[in-house]
Amino acid sequence: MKKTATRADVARAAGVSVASVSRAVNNSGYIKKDTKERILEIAKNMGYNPNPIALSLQSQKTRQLILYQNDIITSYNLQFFNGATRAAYKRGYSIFLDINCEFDKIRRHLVDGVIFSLEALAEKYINTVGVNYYLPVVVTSNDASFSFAHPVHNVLIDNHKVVNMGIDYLMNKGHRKIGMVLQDKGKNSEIRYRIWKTRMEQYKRDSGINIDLDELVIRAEISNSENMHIGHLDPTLRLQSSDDNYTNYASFSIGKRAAEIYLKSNTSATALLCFNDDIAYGFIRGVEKNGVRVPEDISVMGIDGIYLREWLEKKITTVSIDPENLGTLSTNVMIDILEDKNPKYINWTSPKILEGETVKDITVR
Amino acid sequence: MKKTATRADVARAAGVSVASVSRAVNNSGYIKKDTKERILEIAKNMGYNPNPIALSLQSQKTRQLILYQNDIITSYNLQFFNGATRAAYKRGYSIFLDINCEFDKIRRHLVDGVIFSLEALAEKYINTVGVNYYLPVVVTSNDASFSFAHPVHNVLIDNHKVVNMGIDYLMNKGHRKIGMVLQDKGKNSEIRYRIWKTRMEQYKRDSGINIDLDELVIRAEISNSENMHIGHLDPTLRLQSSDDNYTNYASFSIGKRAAEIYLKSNTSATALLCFNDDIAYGFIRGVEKNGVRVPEDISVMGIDGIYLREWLEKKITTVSIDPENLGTLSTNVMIDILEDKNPKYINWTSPKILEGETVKDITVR
DNA sequence: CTGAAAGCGCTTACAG
DNA sequence: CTGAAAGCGCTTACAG
Repeated sequence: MKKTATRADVARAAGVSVASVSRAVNNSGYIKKDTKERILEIAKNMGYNPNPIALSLQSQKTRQLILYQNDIITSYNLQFFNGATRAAYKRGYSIFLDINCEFDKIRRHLVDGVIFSLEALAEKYINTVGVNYYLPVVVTSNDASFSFAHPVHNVLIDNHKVVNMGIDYLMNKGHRKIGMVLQDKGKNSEIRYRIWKTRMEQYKRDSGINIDLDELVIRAEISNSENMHIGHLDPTLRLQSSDDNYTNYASFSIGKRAAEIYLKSNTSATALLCFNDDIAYGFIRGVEKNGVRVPEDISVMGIDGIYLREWLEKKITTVSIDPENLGTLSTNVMIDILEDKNPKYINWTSPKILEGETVKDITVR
Repeated sequence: MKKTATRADVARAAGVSVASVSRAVNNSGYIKKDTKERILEIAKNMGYNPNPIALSLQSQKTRQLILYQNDIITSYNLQFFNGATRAAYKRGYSIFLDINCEFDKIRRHLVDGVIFSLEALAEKYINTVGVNYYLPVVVTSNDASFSFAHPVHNVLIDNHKVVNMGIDYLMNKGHRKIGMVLQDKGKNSEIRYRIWKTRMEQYKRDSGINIDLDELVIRAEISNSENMHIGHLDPTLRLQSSDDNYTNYASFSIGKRAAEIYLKSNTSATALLCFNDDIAYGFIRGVEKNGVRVPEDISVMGIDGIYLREWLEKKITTVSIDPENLGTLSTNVMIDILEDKNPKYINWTSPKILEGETVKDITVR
């Protein structure tokens, strides 16, 4: 490996001081036009390249960020990362992905800021390494209360809108017995469940119709070994680094399990809002293998808006929170912090409906 | 943001020199046990963390790598990246993904080495920025001749084995009229096509059966606008940075287009080996929407071994080149270079068959 | 065992 | 307009 020229080499070759080389290269301060051009010419011929590490040491900036996510395979995480890395790139930054979430290691990393695509990970970070390590933090959160508890910048998923928008859509299509498919445990599951419940109870009161809400909910869980690779569902689960298999899309499995439960149940639901699109697809696959047709026999709606919906067997109808956009936004907020542009602490995002082929219109005309 | 303590602050607080602090922190050189412990205690209380940038400037190492790929969405790229980032992490390195492949920017990046998951990108780099910028390069290549033309480390996909293994598998299942589905242009398409052709001509000679080979090949292409986001098929196509849509899985589209061509054709093929799994799935989707059943009416085999085959409607039978493993290997070769472990220049990999549900056994018993 | 000093490659006030 | 010098935060041969 050829040793690269330094500013001292250039200065020597040009017979000037290193300061002048700096001024020429950076086009800063006063410098005679002739000498500047001569220096640049010589620098070019020597293949001189300013050492980025030295620049960073000087500026105390690396223009590098770190993103913590438990994987890069699940749709939400992949799309979040895609948005984040593109946004960073556009503004001259780079992003690392730390899939293992070993926060301690951040002390060895050359980064200016930390991004989380999930508040549970952020919480853990803030309460451990973050206690005495001071880097700006941006977190995409499902939980508005998180932003009160922690003095970090937030990009917020408006779950109230998400769930209600989904229910509205289904109501408009004539559905009344609208159930949910949830992962059994998980804070974010509970957040969406409570919003659903509040809304459905309201509907019961307003309409005077007696509905047994419990009977509309399907809660599924997968075994621990299946769950091994999906810390994003429960970040307290340390991701096992089995060498051979990172392909376990946990949400699909949860959806399949939910399908089994559905098939054995007597639920009167005509439509099911699933916690996310991946779960919804697992569910669809599961019930269709057993002869139940979607949407003819049961309408299914997802949440997220994953890329794959364009490519899977049936395009899902979903409430899109646009994970790619969440990644983009989080990164831009981070960079705004770093560049003293004073971004807002709370940045709400809005979901929107993406129509597909999985909801049947049962309105009576 | 609280200013973090430096080694000078610690030295002052402890009443020693900065050199002693270094020795204590790094556990190097001679230092009295007592003073060492006292220094470490004080450092800890001050929340001292060695500045990683300064360490890098000193060592001229960043433990950071850059990976060039045209996207993170296509299965091959996603899995390659997944393997690469995990491998790097395990050895204490980090990887950037540069999706835009603007090679010039590498001069500003804090990286020790460069990885390519596609030789065409590497070729472009080597002939431009690489000419006078000296960083070690590792490339995963489809083309053995690439390794002779360029003095860089290679991880090689053994396409000879890949294609012949696929044909062998299909022959074993009784197929003789074995065709291919290819993207119309593309160097790697041609590589696999030629191997297929050689093999099939050999079979014609050996068996004495007269087969019209041309009639077995389907070549599909998609329009330029569709192709916009998939520079990986042709790296000379600059990736457009449209803001709203990175979801275009080009290979799916090519497969769909191939399905249209297939439906209009009179090919006598009983089995088709597709350039990759994504194309194969697009093809399957395309023909099945038109009432052709896979594998009952036509057997389909892919190449790659994508994660999604576990989750798509039908598990594909494929020749796995294990993209995740290619990412892992490339990264380990890179790190071996950096750590003077003298890895081999040519690192062959072996494909293996993954059975699925898309090939029909038509042997006569 | 410990400290003063030079060095990693750069920038930027300060003098001239 | 230009250079010598101090500084970014660290390491490490060299004296003592």
